[in-house]
Amino acid sequence: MQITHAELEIMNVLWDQPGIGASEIAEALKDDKSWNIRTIKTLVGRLVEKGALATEPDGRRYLYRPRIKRGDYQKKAAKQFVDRMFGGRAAPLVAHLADARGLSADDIAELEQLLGELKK
Amino acid sequence: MQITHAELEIMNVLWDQPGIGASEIAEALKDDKSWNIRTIKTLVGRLVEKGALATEPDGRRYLYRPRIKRGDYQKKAAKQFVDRMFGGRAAPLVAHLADARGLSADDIAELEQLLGELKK
DNA sequence: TCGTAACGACTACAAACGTAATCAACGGGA
DNA sequence: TCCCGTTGATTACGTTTGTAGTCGTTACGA
Repeated sequence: MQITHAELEIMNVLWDQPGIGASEIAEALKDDKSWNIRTIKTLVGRLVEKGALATEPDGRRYLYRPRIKRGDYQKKAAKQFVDRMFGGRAAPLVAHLADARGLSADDIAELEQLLGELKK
Repeated sequence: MQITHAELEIMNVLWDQPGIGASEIAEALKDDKSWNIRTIKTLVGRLVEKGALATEPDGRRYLYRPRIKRGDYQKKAAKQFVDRMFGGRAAPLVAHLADARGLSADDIAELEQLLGELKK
């Protein structure tokens, strides 16, 4: 089940606020994306078709919530990305992120702690 | 300039062996992808259009080589991925990779050394 | 010399994607 | 009561992507 870029925006909103309707999704996105409400409904419909969202009737409309956990999806996507882009090796990826100033001092500290745990 | 999944396979071959022709690309890919030579030529043509590949005449055919460095592309792609997927935070990405067994003991050691350098 | 294989250029075509419009039904305010 | 806005369902439509096929030309081997 493949989630596209546009669809991921919807999923991100619903991972933050599960159980809302299309208009609330539009509200949550209005500052970032200038999407017509129709567009959002199309994307939501496609996600329901794909099985990525569950629907729950709420009067005349539906409420939506993700059927997959954010963490699970992130993990799968991360693995696929590293495979495609770096032949499966994570270290070069981190090096690039660091180089692109994607890593703050806090990030580095966090990673150090993480590595400490991994060694155990 | 956007490179698609299929196109990236071509780029990976040419980053490893710059300056080869379409049939050599096909040869390099024959074990991994069962692509018709036409398919490869189409992808190469699109990459040339996009400016991702430079051409050099070699008799009746062309040789191709990347116009962008692998590292530069990887860096940009990594940043975009982390932004889209993790809101720009790299640490959760590394955590997921570790969890998905994407990190070997060697990887962890490599990352530790990398972090040591970054702290300086 | 003649045919065949390989090359680049151009064309094809269905599915996925991004971005919406139309339609029919319904519910709530004037 | 009547209209307007909102909702899901369905349809639209140009572009991108994956995966080739066709065509005209040319070089090489028999």
